[in-house]
Amino acid sequence: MSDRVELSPEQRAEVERQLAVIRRGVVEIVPEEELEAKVAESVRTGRPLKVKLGLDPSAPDIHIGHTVVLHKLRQFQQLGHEVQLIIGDFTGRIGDPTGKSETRKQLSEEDVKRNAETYQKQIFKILDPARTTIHYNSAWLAPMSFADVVGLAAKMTVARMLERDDFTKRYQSGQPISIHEFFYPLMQGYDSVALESDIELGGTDQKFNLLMGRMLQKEYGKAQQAAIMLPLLEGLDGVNKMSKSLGNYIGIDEEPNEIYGKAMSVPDELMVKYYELATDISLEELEELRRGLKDGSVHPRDAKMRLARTFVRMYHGEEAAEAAERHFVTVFQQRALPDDIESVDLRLSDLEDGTIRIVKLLTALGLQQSGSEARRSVQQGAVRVNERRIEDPNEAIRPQDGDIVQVGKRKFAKIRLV
RNA sequence: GGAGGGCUAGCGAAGUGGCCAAACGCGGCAGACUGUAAAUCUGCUCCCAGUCGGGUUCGGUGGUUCGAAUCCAUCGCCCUCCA
Repeated sequence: MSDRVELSPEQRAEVERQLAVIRRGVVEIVPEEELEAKVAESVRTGRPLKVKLGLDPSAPDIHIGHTVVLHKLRQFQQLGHEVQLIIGDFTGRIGDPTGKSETRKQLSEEDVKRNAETYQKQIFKILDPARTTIHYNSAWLAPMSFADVVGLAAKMTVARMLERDDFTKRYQSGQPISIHEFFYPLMQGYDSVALESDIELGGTDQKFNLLMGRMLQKEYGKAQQAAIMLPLLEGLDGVNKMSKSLGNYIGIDEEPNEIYGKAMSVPDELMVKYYELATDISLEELEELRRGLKDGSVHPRDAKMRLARTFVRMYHGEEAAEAAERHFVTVFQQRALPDDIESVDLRLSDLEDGTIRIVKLLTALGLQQSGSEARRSVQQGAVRVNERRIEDPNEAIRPQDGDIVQVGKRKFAKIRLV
């Protein structure tokens, strides 16, 4: 790149600094040299780079898995660049592209709006609003005529489309692929054309779509974006990628105790990856931790507790983090009762002569869904009243105000007679 | 337009007239253990029921039969192949 020679030594150092930050945790950059040139150009001219991220408006609950990309965006912002968030409202209104047979839910305009607001509230726990612009892709996709659409489609071939991994798999295994699904990559790619993005971020599974943006930008005579791919974070099961539908996620909007507890159920092997991709701890701290775990000087449990604390701290603050840890220690390590047990109303009319059978009590308090379930729990020794284990499902209890009823390790209720 | 395959509990998947509330796996819940809601092991996992027993399930409806998830008819939905 000839423009390199124009950089002063300070500027060159700045470029190197930025690249070091950008590369951290990244799986792949395509193409690497172009990204370097873009950063160099930005440093030389002082023009911030436009970094794009597309969001699907159908599932507004952000979880730790999503934050991998968000943290990277945050780093770009700290380097002085700008983030373009695209709410895929147009895409969302047409329907879900994934081949799963689920009936596709079409989102109304209000749905999209509501989801987008929820999104923003959560996203700005990580991103800097001052360096973020939000775009709705219906702004440029909705006005396109059929001729425009055909023109867009003409820039792609079926063969190339089928190169995409999941299309290949589905095609070979005889799974259906609707024509309109071919349009999703095109639409996402066209977003980059419309916004003239310099860089687009995504998980490794987004490679095809990110490259589509590059290709279309070229076709439309624009500068081509660089694509940065980040690893996918496995969920709590340690196998599948974190996703809401699989239920193996930690939502950043969840209650502190919930976040803490879920973090504690992260498989040991994944701990470091979680630290690396989803927390804001420094690279030095990360290295230290890695070493400690390896040579045995750091106890895995302590490392995991710190991870849990870090998550709660990032989304609820230091105080909440400490409270969540105390809660966890008393309830799960010491098997003691937590100090914040919820009071549940028990109607006197449910009692007979002041007593109620344990099975009925559990369902009346909402601790169990059905009588059968309650019966099972009792038989398995999971039920305690005022810390006394109940073993007979037919045992009659004489409930008093303030009695503590417990099922398993996680469900508690304090009786309030009404 | 033609030919064929399928629809079973939260999911995947066996079962093709009674021994089927329905194998098995996953998931979920509980217990034990512990370093944690990790790992491992064990049990439970349709509903009602003072534990006997009863009720409702196998895409929908209607039949055949002493008896149907299993057979027949019909409707719906999904998929594949040929054109």
